[in-house]
Amino acid sequence: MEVSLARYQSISFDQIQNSCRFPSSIHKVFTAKPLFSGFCSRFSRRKWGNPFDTIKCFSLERGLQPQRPKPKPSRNTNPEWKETKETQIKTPSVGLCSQIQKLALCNRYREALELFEILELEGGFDVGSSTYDALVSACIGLGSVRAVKRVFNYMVSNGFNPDQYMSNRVLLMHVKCGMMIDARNIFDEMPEKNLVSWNTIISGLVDIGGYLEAFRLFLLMWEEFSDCGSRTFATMIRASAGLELISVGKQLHSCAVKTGLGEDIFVSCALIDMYSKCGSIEDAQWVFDDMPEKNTVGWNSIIAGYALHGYSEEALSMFYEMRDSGVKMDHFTFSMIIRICSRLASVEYAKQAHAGLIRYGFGSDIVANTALVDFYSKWGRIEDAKHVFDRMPCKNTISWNAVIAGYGNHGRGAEAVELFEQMFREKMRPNHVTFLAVLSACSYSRLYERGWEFFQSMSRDHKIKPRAMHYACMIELLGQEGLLDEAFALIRAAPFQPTANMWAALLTASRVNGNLELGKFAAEKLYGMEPEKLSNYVVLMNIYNQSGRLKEAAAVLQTLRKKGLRMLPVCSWIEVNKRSHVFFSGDKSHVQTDEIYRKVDSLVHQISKRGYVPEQKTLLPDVDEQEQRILLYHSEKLAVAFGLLNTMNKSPLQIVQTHRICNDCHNAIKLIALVTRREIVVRDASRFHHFKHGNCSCGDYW
DNA sequence: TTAGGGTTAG
Repeated sequence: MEVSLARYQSISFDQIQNSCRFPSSIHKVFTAKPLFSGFCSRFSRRKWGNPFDTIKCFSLERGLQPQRPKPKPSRNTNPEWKETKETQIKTPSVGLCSQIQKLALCNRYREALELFEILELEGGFDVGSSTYDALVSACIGLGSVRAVKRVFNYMVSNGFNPDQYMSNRVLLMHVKCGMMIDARNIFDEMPEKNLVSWNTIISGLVDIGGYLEAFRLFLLMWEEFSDCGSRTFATMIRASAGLELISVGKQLHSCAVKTGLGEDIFVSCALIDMYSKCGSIEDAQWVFDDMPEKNTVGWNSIIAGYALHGYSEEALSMFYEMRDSGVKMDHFTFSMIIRICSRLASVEYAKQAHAGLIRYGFGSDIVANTALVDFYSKWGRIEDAKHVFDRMPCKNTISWNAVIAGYGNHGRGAEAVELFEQMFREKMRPNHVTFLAVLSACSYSRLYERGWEFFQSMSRDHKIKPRAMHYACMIELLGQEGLLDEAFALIRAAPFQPTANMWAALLTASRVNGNLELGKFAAEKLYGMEPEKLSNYVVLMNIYNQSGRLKEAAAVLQTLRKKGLRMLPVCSWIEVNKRSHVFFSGDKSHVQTDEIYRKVDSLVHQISKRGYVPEQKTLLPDVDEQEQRILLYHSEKLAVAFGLLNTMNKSPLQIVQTHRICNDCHNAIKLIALVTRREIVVRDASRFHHFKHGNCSCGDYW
């Protein structure tokens, strides 16, 4: 029985599983024994099913019954192609055409299109496939929708009758310039489609996130050709990564292996990416280890995988392995490494990556430079971040977002707002992240009116719907002005169910403004939404304690213990002389422990003269004396003391920590920055604190 | 014959 997908539109899932059979050629491929033992052992635990059953059923489950396109007559039926101008075709200007071709070959696309304007003005030339091919390259190179429209319009109005090759090129031109509706029309109207046509349209769909439609077309393609190459596999594996469906990715993997493409370099790279994006870094590593020849993309993919899973150290060590293996590093590699350094606060490695970026000729890469802007601003060097930003030859919305967020995080809200406005003057379109950056900047710098103005303009002028994080920023902004009723009203007015972030922002606002009733209300909401999150219990307990309701506080503590929730050890780290030094609270494992503790004591003594009094209150009511003492030696204080002991230069000390900074440490570090005249940057679990001249960029609101 | 595939930044 041949497969006819239309038959399955009204039958059940089980029926499909029982009756679906592929044409013999496909069947043979799918039922063949695994080709090599490594793969077999890896997957032997799972049922060795028909790879396409899963994909097909998965599509059908979502109501994606594949429908064949209507049969086409052999001639080109595209109505636009048929609109041939009834004019006499003139002889092409040979010199002009060859000039356009040469310019396109040298990637001088803009000039090629400028010459094309002469043809457009005169009209009526049949310039031939070679010139059209060059113009297609120019449009793709520039990614210009306007250019595509001009070229396509010229082709249609001058009666160009494309062959299979040129039809595919025209299709690709639309796909690469993001004109997917036009591309789809061209594809549907194509009289003859070959594997390249199918791959082109499917890849375009995957690019824009149309994964389900890509799978639908993939099934139709398979039905037509009973075959597909490594390109198709790579694209469909990318689609399964987009859907985060590891089961579908594994079926494609098995299928690729059975068709002899298991070790194909493109398939392997796509698999590494898919496995890591679907949460299995072990499988990604296995595919990587099995690559007969590891190329740049393979290395980049596995490094990205480790970075994605938060294994930054492992990612860095893979990077050094890559460098030692002699494989060429590219702008992807450097962009990732800079981002990893930014997360680890690893200054030395970031400097090396910055130097490598320039040495290898990627100094003007937009992604790497944006990562650098982010890195320098997180390192406390906002002027350096601005310097990199200003020197970027081209900038996109993401680059602007990075620099605006940088200024905002440093408490320089007015400059962030100025950059935001400059962005408009330079005709750059903001997105939801831009608004998050500017709202957050307004909130840090207490620019209440500007923040409110921007929040309102989001949907009114820019058609960007505020998300939960935008609401959380506004709640914070209102909280800083003491406008708790307005903050609560904003939560109630949100057109969606309030999220934990929004309640957390209201809780902070209530705590800072001393409104225990509202705080309790928000904390209880949080407690209900995230019952496994320990910090919510602690906050609620703290609120009960503060309002003198000790019985309720004790009940919360009991629930916490019954659930077996325990404090995870928190730590802070700082990089000095190319080495990261990690500290836990009360930690005495460091070789310089005695010196560090003496330094903390001396710093505490110094800042006591400026009014510092160690906090006696703790979050947990039954905390003992020893734990109370640990407060004096919290991990961030140890990291600061270590940094001051071991660095002489004026660079900011950069400390990263796994937890939120406590009130006591915040007060202490603020004064330490004042008495030592050093800038200290602390990135805690929720925000960025830039301590300078006895102040903090957060304005003591966190 | 040509053409179509995989990895980065906020």
